[in-house]
Amino acid sequence: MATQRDVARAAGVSLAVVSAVVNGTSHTRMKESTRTRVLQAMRELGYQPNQTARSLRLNQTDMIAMILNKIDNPVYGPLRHGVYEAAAEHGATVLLGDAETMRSGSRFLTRLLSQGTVDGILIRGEGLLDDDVMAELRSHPKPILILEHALDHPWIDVDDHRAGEIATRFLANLGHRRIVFVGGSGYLSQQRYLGYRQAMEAAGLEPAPHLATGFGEQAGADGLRQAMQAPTAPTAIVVNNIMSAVGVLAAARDLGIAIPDQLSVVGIHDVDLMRHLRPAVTAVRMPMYQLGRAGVEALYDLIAGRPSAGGVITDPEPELVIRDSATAPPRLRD
Amino acid sequence: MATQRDVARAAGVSLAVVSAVVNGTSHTRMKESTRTRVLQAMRELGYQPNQTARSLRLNQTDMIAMILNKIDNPVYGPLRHGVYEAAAEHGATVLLGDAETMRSGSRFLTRLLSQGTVDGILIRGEGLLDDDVMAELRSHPKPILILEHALDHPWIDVDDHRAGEIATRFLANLGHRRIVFVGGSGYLSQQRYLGYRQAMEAAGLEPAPHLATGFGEQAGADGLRQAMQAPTAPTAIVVNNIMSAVGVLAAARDLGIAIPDQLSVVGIHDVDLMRHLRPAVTAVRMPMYQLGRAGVEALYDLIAGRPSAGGVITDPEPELVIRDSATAPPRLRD
DNA sequence: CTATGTTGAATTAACGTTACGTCAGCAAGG
DNA sequence: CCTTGCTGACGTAACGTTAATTCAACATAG
Repeated sequence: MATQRDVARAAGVSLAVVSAVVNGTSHTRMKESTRTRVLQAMRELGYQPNQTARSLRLNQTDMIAMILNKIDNPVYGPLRHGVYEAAAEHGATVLLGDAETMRSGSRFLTRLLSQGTVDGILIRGEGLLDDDVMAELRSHPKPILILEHALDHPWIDVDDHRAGEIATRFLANLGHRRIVFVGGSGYLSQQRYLGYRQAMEAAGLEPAPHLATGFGEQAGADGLRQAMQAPTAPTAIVVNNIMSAVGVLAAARDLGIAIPDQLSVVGIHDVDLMRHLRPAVTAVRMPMYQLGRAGVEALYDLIAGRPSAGGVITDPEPELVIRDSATAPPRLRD
Repeated sequence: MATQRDVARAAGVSLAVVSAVVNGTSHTRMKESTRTRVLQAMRELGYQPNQTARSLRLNQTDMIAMILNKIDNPVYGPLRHGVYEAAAEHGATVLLGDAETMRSGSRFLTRLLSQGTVDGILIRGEGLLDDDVMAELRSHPKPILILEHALDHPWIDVDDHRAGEIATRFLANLGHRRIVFVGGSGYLSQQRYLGYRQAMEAAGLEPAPHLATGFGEQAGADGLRQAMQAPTAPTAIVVNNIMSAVGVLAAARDLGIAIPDQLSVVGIHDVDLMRHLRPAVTAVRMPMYQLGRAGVEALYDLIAGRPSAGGVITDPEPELVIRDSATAPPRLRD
């Protein structure tokens, strides 16, 4: 590959001029004709700047890392989109990693920790990283931003509390009185559960205990089965994790429970898949795309040493997307 | 951050010795006591090697890029896994990009093209990259491996033809005579359709034309509706793309068609979601994890200048996962 | 006619690493 | 006693880029 030195030789100028042409530097001036000659030589030689040399010289790689706890979760699609887009606007590329593969001593982690690989790190799923890994990350000289509630780090997140509240209030307004909260574990679902409690109390209803069965399809199925074993079965469910809604639908079918006629379901988070399930699932859409964008902006604030605007994203708010899985409870429809 | 120079000073040795300790080089020898002293100094100073400088010196970044056409497609989960794992075994990290964001002039593409960013590139979804982008990629000095059938590039792929055949033969063996192939577009679905044709002809059945409605949930729904408009409705469907199966199930429900009683469905590719749909979807599992691993191995063959073992992966073969969406046709069950 | 500025460049010192070449000191062999 | 070989290191030139510094040539002002 051609280097700046080759271009300089071909154009009959010095290295400095080529560098100035490449970067549009104002410090080193030149005649327009010289610039043209250099550009011409660059084209002829097929010159491509060497990013590595640039990074070494500038101590900046124009690359940020994003670590997700469960990279396959479709709710992260828009998040990834927002991050990639905002990163591109900062002239940066994204190195994506899965928390599951980030065990201590893993290649990905070593790579992040060795200085000079990335300019900053975004993490979603801090709780899933073990303490060793977090300790190593903390010692990293480059800024780290957590994409969820965090205690001792700059963070930014969507409003999980409000999402739980919105889903629950919707069901309460439909006339449901026995509403349960199903699935989840960890800080995020705790926040959503608190939102659920708040809405229940505001409606003068008795909150049920958190049926924390975990994440994913199976968690939804397990949660529904548990809920149905109660002395008085619920007429509505708030599902902590949207993929758990798939499991709730499956378990309901297996148990002969008709949705929404016998049981209403509202999921937290929304993905395209929900439109295509039968019944289509009513869900609370979270501004994940905006979280991605805002996360990158906040990270670049940290990189630049500016004060970073973290906290809960309240604009836009979580938004209820009404489909077919929730309706008024049976007794009100008789 | 501490550099090798700092470590050398602290340990009272030269730069060369520190480098030798870091890399375990045999060229520069040293006493064990010296080695220990250097390691000690490294620990005390918190030395982390600078990957950028290393890359510049060695002209090798230990980073490979993977470009996927539809990064959100869950069938790519195991592929990604295989790639990340095999890459880690080669001491490399993966830079993941979406073909959709790879328009000409995009940041990600520029980054790949500027020399020195990655040691090689894996691409799945070549057809989705426009000609400009492919031309630019072709001019890249580092090797490129296509993870699907390709004409003028080294490639490796799973056996799509065989998958179409397996799905179709299974339905024919159940006794179905009117089987249609739904969804898809492009080379991959063409291969699967040819497998379908072969199985139909082997069973003495008349192949139906390819109902190419595209990818994803909606494509499945559209395909089913089209198929049902035929003078004699099919009793079974082979769905080109597994996510289209979701759409087929939804459209069937909307049209009042019972699955599997009135219509059997088999999808190509398999994802965990299929277990959790009702009915659970019978599908042909493709060795995507192995494709990922084999792809990385083949890419590293190219990087090392060795002849690369490309072509169709026949071990393991596509495997039928029987669930609840396919059964014998109605007339055979009467 | 000299001092001062401006234009348009060239030279060069880093950035942190790796690997080639060199070399002092010492032991053993002839 | 000289030669050879081995051990244990050191010095240094790159890798390709950027930016600070320097500088020649010429124009303009006093």
